[in-house]
Formats: sequence, structure tokens, C-alpha cells
Amino acid sequence: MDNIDFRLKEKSYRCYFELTLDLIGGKWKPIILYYLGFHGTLRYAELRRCLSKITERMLTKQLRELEMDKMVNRKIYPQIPPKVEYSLTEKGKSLIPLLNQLKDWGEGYFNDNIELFDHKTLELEE
Amino acid sequence: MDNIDFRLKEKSYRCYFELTLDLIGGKWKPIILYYLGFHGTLRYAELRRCLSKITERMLTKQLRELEMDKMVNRKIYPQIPPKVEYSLTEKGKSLIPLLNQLKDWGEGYFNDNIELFDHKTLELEE
DNA sequence: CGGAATCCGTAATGATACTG
DNA sequence: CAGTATCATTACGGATTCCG
Repeated sequence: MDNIDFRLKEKSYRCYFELTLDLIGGKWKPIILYYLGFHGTLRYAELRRCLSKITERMLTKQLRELEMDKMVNRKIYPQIPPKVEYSLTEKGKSLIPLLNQLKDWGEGYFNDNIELFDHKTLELEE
Repeated sequence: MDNIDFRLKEKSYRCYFELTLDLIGGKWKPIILYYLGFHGTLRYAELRRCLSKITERMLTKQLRELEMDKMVNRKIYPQIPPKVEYSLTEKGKSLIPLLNQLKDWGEGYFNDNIELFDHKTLELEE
């Protein structure tokens, strides 16, 4: 049982960048936000397929935190079998341009150092 | 003894964003890069003070990886007591505008939700 | 289908010495 | 000062079971 209260209350940061990292940093949150931004709306199992290496436990945990922080919406369809859709909130969407810039930066890094990478480094699907 | 070879060789990513995360993601690299960008050049102990909660082991490990990935320069002064200065490479510097945008985003999040934060959340030093 | 709960093993990280 | 080495702790992954 995590705190229902605001997650970040009583935390302390030395600069706004540290706050940003607490909100959207870590191993999984950036890529979850990126794929949600890229696809718009995804069901739980679709999201899981996007992040092929994540475990269900971690995906659920990260989604709950992102939900608490008002970064993602969780829409439950009360039916059997259940259906749950995840999407970005407005706050979450405001992050998309920055995430895309980071993706472009990675592409630039790749092109600038292409001789160092294996030719199978990228299996792009976009 | 880590591999002297290129760290990212033989890895595989589904999109450039995943490559970006492998280069500069994780718990410590973003904030290390941010503070190096903010201050320009920092000695090992100065950097450690910036990231008050990092252990020496983690700081060293992250710096070595960033160095391998050509994100950070490590300049050793052969003297006693030793002196080592860290700074961003050109590739690293190209990231600064994006990191600053992320900082601004965090500031926006804070201002939009200021009633949810404790008044002691930020102890800004900038 | 979308989880939650559990048990267990391993990998990542932390705390605390200690050193050239 | 700038790290290493060692050991302890925690986080995380994997598999399984269960449920509305």
C-alpha cells in the first residue's frame, strides 16, 4: 500500500532538474512515456509488448506512479474480460517534444559513431 | 575490468530513444551530465558534493561509462595529491539544451502543482 | 484480460574500510 | 585527493498462482 497522498510531498530537491528526474526518471518511466506518446493510447498488454523486457510487476508499479503523478490516464472498461487503456495526460503530452528531441539526439549519436556500432544494433519498427 | 571496446557494440535497440536511454539514462547519468553542463568543469570531489547522495563507487562507475561513451572528458594532473577534472565533450555539450528544457519542464510542473508540494521541497542553489 | 500476491535467486547498489 | 576492495543490503527478474 503506497501513500495515496501526493508522492513527492516532503521530498526535497536541489534544483528543478532533480524534480524532473524524480517524476520521469528511472529505468522504465522514460520509455513508457515515449511509447505512450508515440502510439497515443495503449492497452496494458500492448504496452507490455512495446517494452519487451519489462516484467508485469515493474510495468504495473511504474504505471501506478505515473498515474499518481498525473502523467498518465488509466481508463478502465468495466467488462469481462477486463480492458484497461493507458494514455498521456496533458502534462504527459507536454513532454513529448522533449522526448522526441532526445530520440533525435540518439540518432545523431548513432550516425556520428556509426562505424562503432554493430550493423544489427537497430531493429527499427517505426 | 570492463570491456575496453565500445560499450554499446552488439547491443540492440528497437528505436533511437532506447539508444539514448542506454547512453545517458539511469539513476545517475542525467544528473551528472546536468551538473557538469552547469558548472563546466568539476573535480571528482566537487562532483561528489553536487550529487550528495551518490556513493563513490557509483560515481566512479558512471563516470567511467560516460567516458567510454565519449560523453565526458577525464583530465588527470600527475601530481600528489592527485587531481582529476571532469568536463563534457562536444557530444556531451550538445545535450545541455535538452537537459535545460527538462529542468524547465520540472519547474513548470512545480508551478502548476505548487499547492501539492511542501514548502520545503526546493532548496535551490542556483 | 489485467492485474495482485508470493517465493526465490541474482544483479545492482550502498556502506564502510582502505590505499597510492 | 581520487579512487578500490570488500561485504551487506536492496532492487529486480522469473515463475507461479489466483482472481473478478
